[in-house]
Amino acid sequence: MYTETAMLRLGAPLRASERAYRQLRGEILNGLLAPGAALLEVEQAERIGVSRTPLREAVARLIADGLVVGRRGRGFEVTDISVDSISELYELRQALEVQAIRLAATRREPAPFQELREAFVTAPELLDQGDLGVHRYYALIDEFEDAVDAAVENPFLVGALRAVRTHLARIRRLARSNPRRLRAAAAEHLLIIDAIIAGDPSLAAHATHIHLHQSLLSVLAAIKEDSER
Amino acid sequence: MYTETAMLRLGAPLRASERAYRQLRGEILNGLLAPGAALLEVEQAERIGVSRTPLREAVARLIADGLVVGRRGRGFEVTDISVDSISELYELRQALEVQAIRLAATRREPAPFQELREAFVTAPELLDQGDLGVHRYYALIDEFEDAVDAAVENPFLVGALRAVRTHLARIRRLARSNPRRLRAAAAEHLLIIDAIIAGDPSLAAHATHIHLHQSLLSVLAAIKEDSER
DNA sequence: GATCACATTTGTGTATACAGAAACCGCAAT
DNA sequence: ATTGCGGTTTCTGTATACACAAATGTGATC
Repeated sequence: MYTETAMLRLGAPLRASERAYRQLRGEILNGLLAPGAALLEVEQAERIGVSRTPLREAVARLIADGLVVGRRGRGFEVTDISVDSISELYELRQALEVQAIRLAATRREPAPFQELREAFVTAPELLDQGDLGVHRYYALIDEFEDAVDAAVENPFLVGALRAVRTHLARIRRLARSNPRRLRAAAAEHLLIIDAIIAGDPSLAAHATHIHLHQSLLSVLAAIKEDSER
Repeated sequence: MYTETAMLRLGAPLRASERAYRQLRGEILNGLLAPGAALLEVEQAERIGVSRTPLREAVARLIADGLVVGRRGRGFEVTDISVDSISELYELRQALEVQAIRLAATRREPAPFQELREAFVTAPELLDQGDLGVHRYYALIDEFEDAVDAAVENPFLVGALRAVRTHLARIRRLARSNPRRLRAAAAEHLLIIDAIIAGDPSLAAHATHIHLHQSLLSVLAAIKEDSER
């Protein structure tokens, strides 16, 4: 049935279960599969074009990620995002990021953060360049997170952070940040990066604390605004 | 993260995948399946008495738990525990527990912690009563953790903590604590409990920080001692 | 005796068949 | 109109068969 030429390590040797996982995960993260959406094994297997076995494996991973919950007897459904759950997620996020930043400030190689610093200085200009600029800005944040992860050198901590970021991606979708907030966030990031470069864990931790506090306020405000409209 | 409670009525026969998961997990945690042990699907499926499909589901969950890693091409193996990984785990643990304790001190209902306090006061006596006493002591710690989890009321945070505790169980096995350390730990717990009762998040957090610091030192010392013998 | 080609074995990834349980529907009885 | 009951349908959980890849063994050839 599967006459794909050899398992090319780089190309498209994705297993069916992997394809199913990525597709479902992507659809959940970008909101195509809305919270509460009920999904059935056969239905989804058919839609994605894999059989039930790999689909079940994919769903098991999504459940482990906390993106999906099994329903008694009747398939599974996409977890929903309540305002309470956002605050709860941020309580976890704060603990993890503060610790990560603290360790990064202790262990970092300054060079990559110097580069990031220069990029973040130009971030406000970036944010004047419309959608493309905003996209570039988010890419910058990703780079920053990668640099922190690399500096932390702790698979447990980085793994936990990655799980949190998965949920954050969904939250960002339903609470689009406004440009003013993004500009403020860029300044906050700059402060954090400076603290990391300076090798000052305590300053970096506190700057992160504040950044996340503001971030949560902004998200909650955006959601409240949306729901009142 | 499975919600098996909803799925399984009391006494109902466990699903094969659930049986396989619990058995393998138990065997890994108590060291029966040693770190590095190579496991093959067919072999394990036969041994446990389930077919390959549920076994694969069980293994997928173990991989998500971080207890098992897939090997390139050839089966899977139990993750090993290096000294480095213990320190790394404690870096994550510290972030989570400090946050949890902080929140618990803020949100707690004092009553259950008052009860725990009384129990912990008698802990030193317990530790003079041999193996049974030690066992009772560990049960007390579990109660404390449950009380904290309940007070925290944050599924994300509690979930992350549970994952950490899974790995701690393995570490405890290979670094048996001595009675002196346990007595000191009991005193540290008492301090934490008092801070929670007093509703003093900062004091509780710092007491936790110190407790975990001592705990890590003790674990590392015990391992060093073992490896030198 | 060494090396290469090829067959055999072993093991994973996937599809599918089958059984049992839960939800659904219609009908009857109150 | 509502509730209780049985048959039907649908869906999951499990076993198993098959395909393909990797590792291993074996024999022929030099």
